[in-house]
Amino acid sequence: MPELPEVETVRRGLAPHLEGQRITGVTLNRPDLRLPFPERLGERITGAIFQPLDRRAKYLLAPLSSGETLVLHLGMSGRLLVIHDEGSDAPGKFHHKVDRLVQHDHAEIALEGGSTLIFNDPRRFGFLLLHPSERLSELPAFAGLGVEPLGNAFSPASLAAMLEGRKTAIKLALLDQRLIAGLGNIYVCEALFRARIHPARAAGSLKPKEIAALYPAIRTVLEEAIAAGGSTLRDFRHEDGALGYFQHSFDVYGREVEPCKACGAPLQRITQGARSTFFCEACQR
DNA sequence: AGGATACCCTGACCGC
DNA sequence: TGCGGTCAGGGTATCC
Repeated sequence: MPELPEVETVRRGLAPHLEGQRITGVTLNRPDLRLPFPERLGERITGAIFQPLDRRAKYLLAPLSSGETLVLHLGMSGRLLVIHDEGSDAPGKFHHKVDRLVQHDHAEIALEGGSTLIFNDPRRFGFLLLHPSERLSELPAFAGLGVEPLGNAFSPASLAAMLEGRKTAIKLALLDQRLIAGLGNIYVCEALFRARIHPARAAGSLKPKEIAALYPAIRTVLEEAIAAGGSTLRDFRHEDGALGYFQHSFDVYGREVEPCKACGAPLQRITQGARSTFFCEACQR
């Protein structure tokens, strides 16, 4: 499931294939994903050139020379891939329309060089927006979005400030996009394990020492995942949908009952905010 | 206001 | 083998 590190990996992987490329056409295979596709999307982006890609939290931003920005969210199952159609001048060569599964290919953006960017999303929790680049903060999805956990504004002091006085569980506070933008269930579990903090603790009860441990845990968990993702980037032309997903091993996530790698005790699973939390009862206090 | 819950959706998985 | 039930979860809406 794409969280911030996966989206960042997608951004880095897509960049060389999109930046500087002109859009020649758009095909939508259904009217909506989680949200309706933008009005007159094809008309508005055809002819525009992709500028350097950006990311905000789990949103991938693709500014266009037209002055508008494509905003993509991958939801739970969204994938972006670039297919290169060898075309009629290369008979018998790889041709994506016959070589790959096209089910759930909801949006296709054709590029001048013969490539096509495809948004595939079986569960359709993702969405695609188009908005003037200078006014992205107007988007409902961006209003009230918290600090970037890998940005300069995120510090032990700002973490302490956002947790102070909060009675909600630390796990839920870290998932709150209004506080920190981009953390998801997996990396919150992992960060709390590294910091040895029990996920059910009241956010405001964390002591300075614990905040001092949690802050680098959040950053390093994300940075290591991005590094792991980067190492999996391959040539999109012969990659079928692997973009945005990569093999990454977790210390606690999805490992209920397995022994804790630190102490050997069986890991626990509890439910918080209708979502699974994995942790070690012995190590996390 | 802020916390809790329901909902969207399909594929994977499990038990029978 | 097939079938029904359950679960996964980010963001949003709605409730209390």
